[in-house]
Amino acid sequence: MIPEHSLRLLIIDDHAVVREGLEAMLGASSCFESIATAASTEDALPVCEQFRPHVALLDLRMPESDGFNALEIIRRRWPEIRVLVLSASATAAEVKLARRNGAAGYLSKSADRATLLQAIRVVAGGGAVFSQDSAPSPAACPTLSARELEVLRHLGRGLSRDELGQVLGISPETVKSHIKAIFHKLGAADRAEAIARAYDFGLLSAER
Amino acid sequence: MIPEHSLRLLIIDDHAVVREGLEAMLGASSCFESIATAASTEDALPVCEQFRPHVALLDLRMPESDGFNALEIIRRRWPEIRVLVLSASATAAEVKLARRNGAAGYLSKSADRATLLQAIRVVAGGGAVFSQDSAPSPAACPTLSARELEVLRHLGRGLSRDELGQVLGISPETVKSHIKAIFHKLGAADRAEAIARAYDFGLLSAER
DNA sequence: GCAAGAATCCCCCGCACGGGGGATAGGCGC
DNA sequence: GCGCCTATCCCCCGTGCGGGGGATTCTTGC
Repeated sequence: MIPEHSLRLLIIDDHAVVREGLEAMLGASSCFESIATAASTEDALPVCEQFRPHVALLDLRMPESDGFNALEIIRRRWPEIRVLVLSASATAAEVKLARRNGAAGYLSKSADRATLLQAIRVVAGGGAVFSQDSAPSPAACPTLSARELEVLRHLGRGLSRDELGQVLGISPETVKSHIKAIFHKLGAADRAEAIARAYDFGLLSAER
Repeated sequence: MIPEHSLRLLIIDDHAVVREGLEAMLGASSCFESIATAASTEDALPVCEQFRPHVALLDLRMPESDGFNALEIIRRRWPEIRVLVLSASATAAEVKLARRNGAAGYLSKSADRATLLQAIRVVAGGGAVFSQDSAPSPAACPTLSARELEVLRHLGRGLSRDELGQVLGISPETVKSHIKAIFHKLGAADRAEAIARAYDFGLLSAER
């Protein structure tokens, strides 16, 4: 295990407030060898290459480059970097998806300083931390499969069944099946209601 | 004008990371007499009463209590408190709405430390700061008529043209015309995309 | 007073949509 | 091995959807 005071940490977040804030919080803790920051996925890649962080704090909600995209790229190029996702919300669906995509942990920004430090220590040590605050979703949020979420996102872009089938490389009939399942799980009558409920449940988010 | 070093500041944000981060950033600047924090609207009210901040930094995107709600309550109960809205996104629609509801300023979290400090100084001095980063919405948020917004909301509930006509007491054909106009203004191909874009533009909001 | 926009209503038309009924194959738990 | 879930694919069928044309009133701004 890496000694705590020699940890290299990378903070990836497009909000300067969050970046500087995290830096101030964590830097004062004298736990790290050094801390680097990046405002986007593109900025983060060269930093990963040169700085070789042990742990990367990644904000999922970034404009331009999707956070999940960044997660995938980092996981593939530098499998040794432990990615701790730090997101505004922590719905069951997002936590599950992050976990599947190889994140070492998932923390809500609601987490306090102690929790955050503890989580970084755990993931640096090879462990996993997946907390999900059930606060924002008291009336259980339905769980969509990864495929269904994917279909849902494309529905929000106005794709037809045929277009969706081509994009995903599956038959339009299969797309139809997925959409049917989505309607059933979300209790929606049509695509429009499905999208609306997805936003309400936090399955889709405005800032991305 | 209030001397800079005797400013009392209240930070209202449900994310501990942001709260502590802002506190660390701003506290280190030795510009303030004192800084208080609150994690929700409910928490903020008694603090406003006793602490009497000159400036309140308010996060619009909070679960449970809507940020706009907090803004309205604070403005009514303590009109002397200058509210500086600090939000994840700064779409034209949101900035406009915040301004109308009596905010003294609106900043994106993407703003750096210097901008933030400057903004606090300005609003504390009685000025207004309304920046909207055109990054997330380069093509200004389209303006829907009241009727169109109403139709849009009902679309999100899965209503058909006929049902919508009955609810609004107009002909299904008229509903169709409104929907057509909505698609055109939002650049949407179908209802699903219209709903998604409406959420992205902040015309509809998840936490309401 | 006139142009502009909003809100209301009407026509035709093609097709994508969504509901109903299925089937088959793979993975995971126990 | 058996059940459960997921992902994949297929059929039929009615109709609501959205694109393309219009039209009329009324307010609002200059």
